[in-house]
Amino acid sequence: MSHTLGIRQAQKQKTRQALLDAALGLLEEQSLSSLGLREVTRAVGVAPTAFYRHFRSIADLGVALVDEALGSLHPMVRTTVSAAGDGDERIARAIGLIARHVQTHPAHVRFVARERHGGVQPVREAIRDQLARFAEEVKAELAEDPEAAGWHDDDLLMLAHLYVDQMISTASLFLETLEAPDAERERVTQAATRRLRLIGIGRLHWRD
Amino acid sequence: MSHTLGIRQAQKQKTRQALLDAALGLLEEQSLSSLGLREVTRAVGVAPTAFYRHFRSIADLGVALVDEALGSLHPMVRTTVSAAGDGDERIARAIGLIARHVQTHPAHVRFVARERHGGVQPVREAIRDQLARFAEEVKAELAEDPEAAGWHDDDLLMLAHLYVDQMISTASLFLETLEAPDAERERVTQAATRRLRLIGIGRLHWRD
DNA sequence: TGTACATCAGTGAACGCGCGTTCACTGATGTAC
DNA sequence: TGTACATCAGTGAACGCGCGTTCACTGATGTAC
Repeated sequence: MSHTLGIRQAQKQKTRQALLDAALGLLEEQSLSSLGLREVTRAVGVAPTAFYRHFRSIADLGVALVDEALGSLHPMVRTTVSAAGDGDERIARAIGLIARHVQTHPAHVRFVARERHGGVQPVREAIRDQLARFAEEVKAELAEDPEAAGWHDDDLLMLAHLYVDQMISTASLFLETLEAPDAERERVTQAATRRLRLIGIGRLHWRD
Repeated sequence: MSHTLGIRQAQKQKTRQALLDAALGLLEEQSLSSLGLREVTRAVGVAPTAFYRHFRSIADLGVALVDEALGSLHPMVRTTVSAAGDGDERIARAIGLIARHVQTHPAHVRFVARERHGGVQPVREAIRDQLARFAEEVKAELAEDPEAAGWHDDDLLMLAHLYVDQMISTASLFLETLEAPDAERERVTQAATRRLRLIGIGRLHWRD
């Protein structure tokens, strides 16, 4: 038995989403800690006071943006990391995923990269928690791998964090090539591939 | 023949430095893009208009902070990377250097981590340029190493960037342990050591 | 189905406040003779 | 060394403006009967 939202609830959701979208747009050229509530409502076309029907503060909206940006990414990461294939295939697939995600969601990627170390504590914490979840998930996938035999849990988690860091670093590099010619993107792809390859080699020879 | 600064010049320098110091302090809890000119002058105890005698804008002050934070670090990095010793000794020395630098200059480190992807373009560019210089310097040191025989220039630069990224990532982790018990710092040291060790192993077996 | 009342998303006026920037200024420091 | 003028770091008043937040409100939607 499916439940349709009432007209009122549906309209409220729509306004809330419009606020999130507008904020994300405005954040391409500034940080969350300088984003104004009136700026956001003006961009949406509602009264400033309407903001409070949806969020307590800009920081609160920021935390919602973190969920939007990273929350839905977990299944994608899991399947990408766990998929079969030899090392180079998996590397190419992971980098392809990142490149595509940056193309389709540049503002979300920029937001996370910017606010990860930004000036708004609750948002930093929300991002840190999400990234820790990614690392745990990557670790779980790595543990499935026969190559993981004999690895300590600590070392697997260290490796998982290293991979997560690389993903973000790579996404950030792709971001800078958004308006550049294809050749630039190709260079980033090459550099990221070699980084992951080197880490993979380190992994193969770890403790032997 | 040494040249003493005139009284006027000396006082001007002092005020300029006070503005930089005050800004750095205020930036512990916010981003550059929300830092106010009046906020900075108030913290120093000068009139708002005095600001313009030293900087065109807050962005301009930010670029000066980048130079202060990273400019003097080049010699330290060079000597640390080039110093003798086996792999583990060099890793321990590099991580010790980072830990000490974070302890003595936490605000500078936070500033760079925060504004590297922050909302102020000229500052982002200044940081990117400094980090590229570090990568070039690390690459030059790596090239001296006998292990570098047979490496392509591209691959050396990739490796250098990987090391620079690791330094920043490690510094950022140490930053979060500033008010934590020693055990936390020890955990970060361990994790960073293992990361560098894994990269070192990857380097040893690169293309063989 | 129709009616009477409750809910609540969004409004619009008002507030006090701090902002960045301008301008003419002051008075200590620097310089030319 | 002393004097007369130039420089210029820092001042303080003034400006127009946008900010976050409060409040009582409106009117469409929801609900009970």
